[in-house]
Amino acid sequence: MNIGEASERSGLPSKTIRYYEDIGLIRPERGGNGYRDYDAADVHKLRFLQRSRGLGFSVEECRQLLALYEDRGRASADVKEIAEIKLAEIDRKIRELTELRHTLEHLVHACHGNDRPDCPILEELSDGG
Amino acid sequence: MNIGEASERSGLPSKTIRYYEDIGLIRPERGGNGYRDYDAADVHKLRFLQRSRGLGFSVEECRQLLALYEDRGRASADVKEIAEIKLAEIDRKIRELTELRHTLEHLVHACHGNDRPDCPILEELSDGG
DNA sequence: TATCCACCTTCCAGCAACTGGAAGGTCAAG
DNA sequence: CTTGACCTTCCAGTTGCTGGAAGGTGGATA
Repeated sequence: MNIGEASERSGLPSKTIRYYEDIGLIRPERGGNGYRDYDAADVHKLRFLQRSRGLGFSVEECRQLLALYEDRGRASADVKEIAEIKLAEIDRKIRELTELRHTLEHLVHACHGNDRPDCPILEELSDGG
Repeated sequence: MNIGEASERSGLPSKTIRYYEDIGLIRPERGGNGYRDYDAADVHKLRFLQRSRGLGFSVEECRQLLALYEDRGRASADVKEIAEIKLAEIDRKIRELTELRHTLEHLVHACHGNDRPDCPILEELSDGG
């Protein structure tokens, strides 16, 4: 498929997809007309990148994560170690998001009535984690 | 406290803290010597920024989130609406991270033995959400 | 066959969010 | 009164895109 369809399916702008190729994250085939040609696996990787970038992983971290998938089946000690580090990071992010969610909900529901002029939400928020 | 201590307490580099001041996210006092002087509330905000940036919120989104906290007690319809949009985003991020975690764990534990040369983790990953 | 239009290509410039380094001021300790 | 660890501003560089120009491709239509 062309880049436009890959863009639609992955949720990434075409510009970004080309950029990811520039920096070596994906390597689509090329058709006789010079157009990039993406297959299902490419789209999977792109969706993966779209997500993990949106979750605060750097491009280099995404490269590591992608490498984990490409090394699937081989699972060397190295790969396993990286995976475990990433798992810990993901857990931390989930924990932080859950706290953030809690705080925000508290703000919306409990501090609504202007009856607590000095509600200590900021402290709650920043002391956790 | 000086910027060094604020940096240590918030987990943000001093450079980043100065940058956040440049773009108007925080406004610390200044001592007679010209040094920035941070109080506990400033550190709370910085920790908050450190977290929410790391969770994939843009600086502009962080600005909105911070505004929610500063508008606490006032809770206008606007503020509530933004809060609810952010809550939905947070929920989505939590969901995505949970899926990512599941996939990664699956990779580490189930696909370890090299006995499945074509394990479909990538598909699982990218079809979800 | 011409031409339209939506797609694709490369290249280059700009923006967002930092990050590093130079050049210099401040301050507590020895 | 100097040393060293802090702080200041300013300016340049990096990362990760993002927009736009200039031009080629390809299917539909007059």
